[in-house]
Amino acid sequence: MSKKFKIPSATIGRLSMYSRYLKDADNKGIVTVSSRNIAEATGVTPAQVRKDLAYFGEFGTRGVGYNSRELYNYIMKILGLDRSWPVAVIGAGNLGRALCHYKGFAERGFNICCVFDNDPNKIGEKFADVEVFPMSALEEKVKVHNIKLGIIAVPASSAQEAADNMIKARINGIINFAPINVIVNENILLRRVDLAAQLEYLTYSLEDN
Amino acid sequence: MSKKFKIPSATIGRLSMYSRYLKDADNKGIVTVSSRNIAEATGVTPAQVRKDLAYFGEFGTRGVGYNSRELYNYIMKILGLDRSWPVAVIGAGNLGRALCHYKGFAERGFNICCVFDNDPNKIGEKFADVEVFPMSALEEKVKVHNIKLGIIAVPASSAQEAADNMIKARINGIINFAPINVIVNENILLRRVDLAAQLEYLTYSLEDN
DNA sequence: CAATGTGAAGCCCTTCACAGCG
DNA sequence: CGCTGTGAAGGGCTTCACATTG
Repeated sequence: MSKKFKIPSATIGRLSMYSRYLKDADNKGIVTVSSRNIAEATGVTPAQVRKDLAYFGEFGTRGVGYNSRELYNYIMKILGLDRSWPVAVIGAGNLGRALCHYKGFAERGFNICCVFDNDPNKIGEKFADVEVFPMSALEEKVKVHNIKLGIIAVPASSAQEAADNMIKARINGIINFAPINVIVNENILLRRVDLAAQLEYLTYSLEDN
Repeated sequence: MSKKFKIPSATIGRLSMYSRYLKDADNKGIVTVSSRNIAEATGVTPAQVRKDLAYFGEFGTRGVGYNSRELYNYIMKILGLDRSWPVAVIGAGNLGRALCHYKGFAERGFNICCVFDNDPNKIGEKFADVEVFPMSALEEKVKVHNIKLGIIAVPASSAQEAADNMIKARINGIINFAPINVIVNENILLRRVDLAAQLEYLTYSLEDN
């Protein structure tokens, strides 16, 4: 049952891209797509597409391809996106605000339902219908909304504390936007998104070439 | 001279983490650090740290370790961060605004110097000293500020156009925040940052485990 | 016959283990 | 003696090539 027979994490990222293309194709009335179609739209190879899908089952018809809508539904199910997920954001700064307004989350079923901050001046503010609460309210809100996912949008100096608080409140999947290595127990899922490091990859490549 | 004797892109991301730790260590007066110190602070293995550094030279002293400040300077040089980089943002929505306010860029030498948007209502607005210009001004601003880096912060439907415009203006390193595969000529550096996909990796892992 | 599904090959990155050196 | 630097081993992901099947 458990999915722990080793699926590359890169595969999961690609499934996300495939699903967007499939939704688009379905919306355009394209009933059947081939691995080549998917590959060209998402910038990977056809073999990669088939391999990725094969981890989860046989979704296609040989000689034909895949049914856009069906494959879309399968992938969304695989990704756990056949339902909506409430999300907590820690940090009511500019990044926290932008995340609350970001439409790309709602499109995929992520519902940022509260923001938390220690700054008394920010408590009660609203970012696109999302209210800012004091950190002390985290545990209760997590329970009430059954929140499993959290986003760290505080400076590096407070990131570990933010993570600790989320874990204490029983959040078990965390995205960390702070440029620091946050340490968590191994049963907690943690992903780091380092915005500056993305630009640094570009400057590294542009330098002296 | 060219760095094209294959350095893993993951190495570049780790160098970024190492450099932050080294700066911190240096600020705390720690003169010498070992690969183990760096590894523990950044969540990798000591062997990985040494291997990463070995791609670029011999920076340490056997039996001792690395000089924090020197290694920091070496890495910043490798990453091209021994100078400041002007950056253009396309899209004056919430994401564009947040990126302009994000302090993590300035800390690493990235200076967002203008934002571009087609919405007449937004032209002339200011996001933390960064002025919003019409898209038509892109080419001139790129020339004046010698901008090499751009960030796509528009919806998926306009992302390809934004990329094309940047390339026409001679920007050659692009970060794409839109959840779509933008196609560019192979001499253009492109990195995709998919915020929703990060959360999706978590939901995938939380599902059914 | 066309496109999927898949073992095998290939490649790239990480880890290991130890030689090298201050 | 301790920690770096590194060839070799290992592991995991991608690509290949073709058997399979509707």
